[in-house]
Amino acid sequence: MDNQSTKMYLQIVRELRLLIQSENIKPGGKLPSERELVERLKVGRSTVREALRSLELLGLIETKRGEGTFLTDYRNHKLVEILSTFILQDIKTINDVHLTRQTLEKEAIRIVSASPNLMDLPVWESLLIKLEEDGTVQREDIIREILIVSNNRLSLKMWFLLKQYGEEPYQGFTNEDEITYLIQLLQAVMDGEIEQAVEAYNAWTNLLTKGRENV
Amino acid sequence: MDNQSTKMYLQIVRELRLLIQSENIKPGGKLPSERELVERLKVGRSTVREALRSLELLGLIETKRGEGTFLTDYRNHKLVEILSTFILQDIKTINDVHLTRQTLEKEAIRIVSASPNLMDLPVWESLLIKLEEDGTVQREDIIREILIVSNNRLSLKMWFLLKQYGEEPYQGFTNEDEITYLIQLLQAVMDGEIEQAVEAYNAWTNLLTKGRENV
DNA sequence: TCACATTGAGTGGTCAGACCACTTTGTAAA
DNA sequence: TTTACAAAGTGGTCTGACCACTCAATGTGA
Repeated sequence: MDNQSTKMYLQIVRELRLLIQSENIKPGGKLPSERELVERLKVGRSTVREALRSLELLGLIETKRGEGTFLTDYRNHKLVEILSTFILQDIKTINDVHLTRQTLEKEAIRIVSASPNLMDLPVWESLLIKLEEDGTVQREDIIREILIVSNNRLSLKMWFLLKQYGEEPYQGFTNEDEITYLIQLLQAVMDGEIEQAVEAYNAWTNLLTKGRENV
Repeated sequence: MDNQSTKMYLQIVRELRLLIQSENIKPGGKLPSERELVERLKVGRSTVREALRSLELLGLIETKRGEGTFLTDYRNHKLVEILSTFILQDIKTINDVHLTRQTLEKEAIRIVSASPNLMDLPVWESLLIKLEEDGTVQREDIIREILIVSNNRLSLKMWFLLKQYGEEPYQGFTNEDEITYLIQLLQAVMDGEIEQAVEAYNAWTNLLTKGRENV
């Protein structure tokens, strides 16, 4: 039918973009059904599906069996996820994963301790109290909170991924030193002492690294 | 057949990843034909194609009618095109991309300037000379070299991706200040002055950020 | 009237088979 | 040997058929 050198499914991707624009479909909104697209675009269903599957893997749309196809919130795109699984295949050293994760964590710490309105958040105080009183706070909770507050969704997403690939870097506490360092970290964050916070973080991760080596 | 909750085509994406790994297919190498995949994976051809089309849109594979399907290196432009038309309007997202990329860059700078054997590498001297004499060195060359030397392949690959995704943050030089900052950066690296290097980097990126806003 | 079960329409998920367009390769003819 | 052409292999597309799931309209019984 349309034997242009341009592949049909790419054409459909373009058409879909225009359709979304002209019909003003917003994130969360519903796209026309596959069968309707077949009629409107005059193409086969399998071709339509190739386009839709592509956009789904890109995280631009979401499909629910029995319901329909929906435009997603772009912020949650799983682009990084897919690419990571392809890229991580030939990364031999799990060490890179840890180091990269730590890079993201350190930067988040710097951002938070450098911003007066972030370091004054009540969450740090409450984490600190929990840390000192009981052991209900997990190591991961603290770092995660810092990442979230630093307000970079992409970094946060990557962090989750790296955490997953890096085989449970965080669990329960194993010794008193850890708690000491974490308290130092939190206090430095609250005081806006950037380098001090990073230093406490480094001391803490050194501890963990040693722990991993001993296993 | 396989009515798991996981969608079949995603399963195939995973299988393909394993297949590429186990058969050691390198960029430019040929993948099994669609019909062969149908037999090996025991699925319908349309399902196989959905998986392949997705990976193609991601730029991970390339198909040539009459020839076959090939693994690409991750340099493909389609990814950038598609995503930019769909997502790039989202300021917050693109900003996250830039910030995350800068996070990786800063950490690489810190690592290199903190390591005596890395900061003594002759490459810095030669980059510096080129920078001062002629304009043959691209901004990107310097940063890339630092990333490479810092020796974290995962970070490096993520950096490549973010760079593509963030639409050419680096190009030719636009003004003298840039060169000044880059010279400062390189010299600080060679001197092992970590914070000084980071400072020069920050000054430089501020320049670029302003440049972006003015467009 | 209300609560609950049933059913049917709509939708995505998958498969099989059929052509088409193109490339490569082998083979037969000049 | 060289050339021309046919065959095989590959991706591109379409059609039609089921299946699995969701949801709302419908019907039924209390």
